[in-house]
Amino acid sequence: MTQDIPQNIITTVDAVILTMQEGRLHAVLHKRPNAPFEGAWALPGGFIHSEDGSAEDAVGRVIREKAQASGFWVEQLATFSGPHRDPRAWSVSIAYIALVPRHNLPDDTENVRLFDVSETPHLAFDHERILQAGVERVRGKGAYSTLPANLLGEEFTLPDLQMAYECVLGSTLDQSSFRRKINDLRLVQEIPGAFSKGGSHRPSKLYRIAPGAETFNRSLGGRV
Amino acid sequence: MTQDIPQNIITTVDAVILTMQEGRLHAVLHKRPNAPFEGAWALPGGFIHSEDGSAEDAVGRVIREKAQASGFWVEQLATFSGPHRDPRAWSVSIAYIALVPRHNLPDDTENVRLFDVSETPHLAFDHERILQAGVERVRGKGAYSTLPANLLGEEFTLPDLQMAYECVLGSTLDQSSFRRKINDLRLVQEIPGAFSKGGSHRPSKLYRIAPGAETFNRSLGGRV
DNA sequence: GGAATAGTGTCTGTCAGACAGTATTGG
DNA sequence: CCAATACTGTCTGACAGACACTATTCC
Repeated sequence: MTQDIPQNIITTVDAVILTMQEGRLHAVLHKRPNAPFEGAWALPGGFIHSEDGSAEDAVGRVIREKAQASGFWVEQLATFSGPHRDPRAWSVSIAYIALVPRHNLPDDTENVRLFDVSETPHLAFDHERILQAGVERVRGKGAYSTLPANLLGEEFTLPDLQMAYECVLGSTLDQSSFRRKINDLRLVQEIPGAFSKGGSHRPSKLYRIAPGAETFNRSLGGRV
Repeated sequence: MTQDIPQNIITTVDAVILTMQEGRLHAVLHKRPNAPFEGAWALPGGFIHSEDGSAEDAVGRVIREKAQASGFWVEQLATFSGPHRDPRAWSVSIAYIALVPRHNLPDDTENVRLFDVSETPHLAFDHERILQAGVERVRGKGAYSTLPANLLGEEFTLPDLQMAYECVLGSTLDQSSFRRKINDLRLVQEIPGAFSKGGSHRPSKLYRIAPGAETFNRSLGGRV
């Protein structure tokens, strides 16, 4: 079958960009400067360009340019499609999740802001559905993977790591069980002699993610 | 931003169609009748049409028409994209997994055949990668969901169900643990008075999936 | 009764959660 | 010393895997 007739399908990427602020999960949203949905909040997104090497390249470009983020982790979420989700044409949006340490994002501006994921405004297109799917994926995967560590920078303390997990899972974890699990799975490496500072209390040791640690053997936390 | 320039991106769907034959996972492959890759085996797939209500609709059409399957379960796998995966143009393939009971598929023909997933031929495009991702997803999800039940028809016995799980997970399960788990989770409903027949041994009771049973609380099987 | 498969009961090691206790900092 | 947070040890209940046992069919 040769396809001579162009399909006239709009092909875009959209990003659910999540970070941790004040111990809660926040999403980066962008106020649309143009039609359609001019002035509405939306997920950062854009068209795939012919120069892009893949949709993943395209979404990386969008995250860097529209959200001004750096040092993020990205994973494909799902693809949303249909004749009516964009008023201009039959459209496909390949949606991604990105996790970014808070300090790799700029401060809020008029048109790009962080929103607590449980207090988001109405969004353009079907972006509310995409955001919801993204948060669900992150919460689900947080229980059995190192995903929440991507909310932290290179070096972190175990209390930091626990907070990232609690933030993603939306529940508190027992400190002792958490540490036992992290230790058993050889998830992190101690940075010898490095300690956190500030605060009138015992300082905590600094760690980094162990090379090759990606998935847990068993669940961590949350009674599911 | 208004997009007047057509993107010239080919947008297709492809299906990893899996079934259980002789206790092993098999995939439906299709011999391509036309260029590109004429004569090569490939995943059943096709272009999205403007009449389709979504990519999921499109893949349903493809599965029914190219694989002649009915009564299948389908879930989105991932989207593959890039300038070179299809020699004709920058292309996007939205890939799906389908699970079909063997009796809802026709017998092998010259151009549509079942292949044991561990003995597949070389495939067109990047379809080997897609198939591999599909099998990995199914194996991973089989451990904590009712996914393997989709390899069976409406009514099945517990030995049938256990075989479906073993087939998906690629390992044997302890009968007692398996039944305890299935029972604890209220995963299935007994069909009162219905028994399997044939075979000179004790007949087994027939069950169907309980309404609303989709996900396990804990892992089932495999030491992971 | 025997072969074959369906289905049940019980023991045991492992592990997550709870919680109490110890350690180390600044003030 | 106290406050605050970091970190550790131990008990206990729940549960998966192992495996032996019973049940029911056809021959």
